[in-house]
Amino acid sequence: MGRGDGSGRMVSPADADDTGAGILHVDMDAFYAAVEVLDDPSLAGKAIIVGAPEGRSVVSSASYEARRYGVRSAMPVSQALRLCPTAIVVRPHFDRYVEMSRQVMEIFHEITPLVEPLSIDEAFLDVRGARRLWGPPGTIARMLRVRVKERTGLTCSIGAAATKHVAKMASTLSKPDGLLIIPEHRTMEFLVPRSVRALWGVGPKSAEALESRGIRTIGDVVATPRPLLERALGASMGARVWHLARGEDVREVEVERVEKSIGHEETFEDDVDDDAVLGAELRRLADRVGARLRAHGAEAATVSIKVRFADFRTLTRSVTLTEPTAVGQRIGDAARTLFGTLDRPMPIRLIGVRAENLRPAAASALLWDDDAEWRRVEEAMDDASSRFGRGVVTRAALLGGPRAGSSLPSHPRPPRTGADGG
DNA sequence: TCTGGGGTCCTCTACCCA
DNA sequence: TCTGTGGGTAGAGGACCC
Repeated sequence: MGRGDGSGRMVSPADADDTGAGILHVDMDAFYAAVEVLDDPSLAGKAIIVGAPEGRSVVSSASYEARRYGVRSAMPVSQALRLCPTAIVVRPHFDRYVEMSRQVMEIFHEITPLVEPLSIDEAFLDVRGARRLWGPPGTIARMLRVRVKERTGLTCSIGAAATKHVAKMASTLSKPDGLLIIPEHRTMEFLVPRSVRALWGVGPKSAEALESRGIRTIGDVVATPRPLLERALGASMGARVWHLARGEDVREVEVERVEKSIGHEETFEDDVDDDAVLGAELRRLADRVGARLRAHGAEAATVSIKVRFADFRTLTRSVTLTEPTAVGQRIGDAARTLFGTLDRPMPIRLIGVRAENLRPAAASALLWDDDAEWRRVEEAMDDASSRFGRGVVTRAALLGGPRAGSSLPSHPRPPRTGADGG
């Protein structure tokens, strides 16, 4: 999602040279805010902030009217309202954004199957093979913008270039509602005067590391020996920046993307120190992670937790499980065990659970799709075991025998920890 | 003044093992 | 048995992106 306010906007004329500019980056303009305006036309032309109006919420998206006051994504809503007191704060409707995103992606797929969604509101399209059907890249980009507007009522900005990196830079500069085409032979002319901050992967820290060495523009990067860049940014990042600054980006548009981790985290409205509350929250987050793993047909070999203290100090802890799992109960057990190892000098403002090292799930894991039921069985087992002794009662017996077409998880659960025992 | 939530990728360190 | 070394892996944390 673009964070600019549209100042310094650059667009191409209708007859722009599009030679070699077969990679398109399409980015919806102020996507969440635009969808809100679509659903409530009385908001049109007004300063809108999408985010929760209370608590510790930040701005998810802002209309260009709000951006003119300095409101940006990721800014605390309270701060945004100080900058723009007349702004209307709208609670986000994520289901609606997902639905609109699906419609937009469908339009992209009408043009080419080579679509790489980058996030809910942007994608790369490789249209190099679509020339005979639809025409050159510039024609396709203009057609796409018209189709998106006609079919969804939303505007988008498009960058067209020879590489993904340059296409993305171009779409950012063309915002809002613009098209900027960088023909391949003018790539360096486009790159050289821009700030190092425009390079993908160069954030505030890396920019500071470069600027402290007098490297301010991409042209400066080009003039800098590679070993010096690698010393400033690390070998991997230095090499990447060295290539990107030269317009070299070998990454293809990738249609298939495999998720590497799935997690949930939550910031408390007020900092929490209560073990029962924190334990219950870990359970709840783990259940959500487990449900999403199963929905993806995946299980996780590693569970990690994230804790942010009241002073914003953040730490993570992770553990590799003896057996991969998609069961929320097991993820929760691991999370609580990790949490139990922490020193807690002060109350906690955020807690999170993440499943990592994902792999396709064993069939048995997918069949066990109800954590609440698992918990009921576990509680019944605990109860029965306390009365009759461990090993007397089996899960299958409590379930009334194996369910048709289902099986219980075969691997042992990790030892329990925590105040309420799960 | 206040700093979300969902991710990816990289670096550094510790540890195990040959 | 002790020491050094180098590869592989796990874990922690930071930077970055939308």
